[in-house]
Amino acid sequence: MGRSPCCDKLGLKKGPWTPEEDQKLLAYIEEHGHGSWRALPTKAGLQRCGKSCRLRWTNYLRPDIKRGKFSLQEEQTIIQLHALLGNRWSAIATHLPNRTDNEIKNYWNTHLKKRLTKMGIDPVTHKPINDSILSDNKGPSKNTANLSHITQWESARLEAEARLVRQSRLRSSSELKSLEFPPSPLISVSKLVMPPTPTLPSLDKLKTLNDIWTKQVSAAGSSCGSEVESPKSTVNYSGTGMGESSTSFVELMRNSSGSCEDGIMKDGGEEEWGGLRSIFNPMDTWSNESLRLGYENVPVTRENFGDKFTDLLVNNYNSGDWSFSEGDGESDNVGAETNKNYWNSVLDLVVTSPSHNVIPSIVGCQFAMYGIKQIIYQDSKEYF
DNA sequence: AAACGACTCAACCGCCGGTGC
DNA sequence: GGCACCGGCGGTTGAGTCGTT
Repeated sequence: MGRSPCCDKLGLKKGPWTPEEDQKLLAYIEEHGHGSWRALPTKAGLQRCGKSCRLRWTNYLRPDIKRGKFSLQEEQTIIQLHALLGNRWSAIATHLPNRTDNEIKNYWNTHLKKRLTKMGIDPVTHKPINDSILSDNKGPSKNTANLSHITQWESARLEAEARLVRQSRLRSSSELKSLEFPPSPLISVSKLVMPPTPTLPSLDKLKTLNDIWTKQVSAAGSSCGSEVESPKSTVNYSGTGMGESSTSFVELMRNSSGSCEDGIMKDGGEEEWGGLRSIFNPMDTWSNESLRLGYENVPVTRENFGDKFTDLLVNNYNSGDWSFSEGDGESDNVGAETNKNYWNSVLDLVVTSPSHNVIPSIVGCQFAMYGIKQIIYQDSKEYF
């Protein structure tokens, strides 16, 4: 039994807004801010439901909305973010300053989706259509898995940013009376809400971590069954010197403290967490001492962490086998090439685009690592 | 000029998660 | 825990516009 729609009340107007209505709404918000949307229509003298007012304001009347044609750069950004996030328009919109999620969604549906389809790219999976068919039969390839892992990092980051942007907007909405909008959410996220920068463990430490992780997967698997299985991460780290794993580290950590909390850790758990303890500084910073990442023997610092991690991702990606058929490697060279080029473009933009100078990968890595660190720390502090 | 189909996009709808009681 | 309320999100619709014949 759901709630009745807010516009069900008799006498409430629906359909296109008139200039007079716009004026009323604008004038009211300018003077009082929007406050409660439900109460707003009555106070503003509008025969509309609050939801309709909110929509009109957020999608049309807000003074910071940019209208008109999407630039090439914006198009690319949408495509690439869609590849990472799917139809999460509000998250995508946080990275296109002054564009609304509705506008982006419309533009995707009317232009970009068709264009990708014409190019032979599946707009849902962002893979060449032929490849989608192949991988349906053969399961995810190693390369797809690598990308999927990169996607997970970016996705986690973007989610975190979107969340912070929402919170920041909520906070700022109370100051709306002056109609002074906060700076681009991206900038505010990067500059204001950035958590303390963690640094990343070296590869050998990651290897150790991964071993522990793998052990925990089997331990958790035996006692928790399918609950610890991640549908997402199937990455093989052999190219970076890491072992194999089939479960997202984050999810594992969540699950190991959540659904499996009573028991599995007792069985050898102390030892495993002892291993973790040697990797992570029990204080609020990561041990800096042996943090090295990538192929150069250059210490990773707070300042260069993002670049280093990006290097790792990109090097791994560049050195990988980009044939998308696991078998003879000959059968789909064209498709593989197309795919590689496409993903080259995706990664290039996401990792290096100047238009994303406010969301560079360093931010993503920082968010992702910060999140993981928090989870590890929260879940394990009793062991430290 | 009229008819028709394709396209666009503002607006609506239903659902969901968060919050407070 | 259950309920109501609220805001937000993504999918869908349909009136208006545009292009073609």
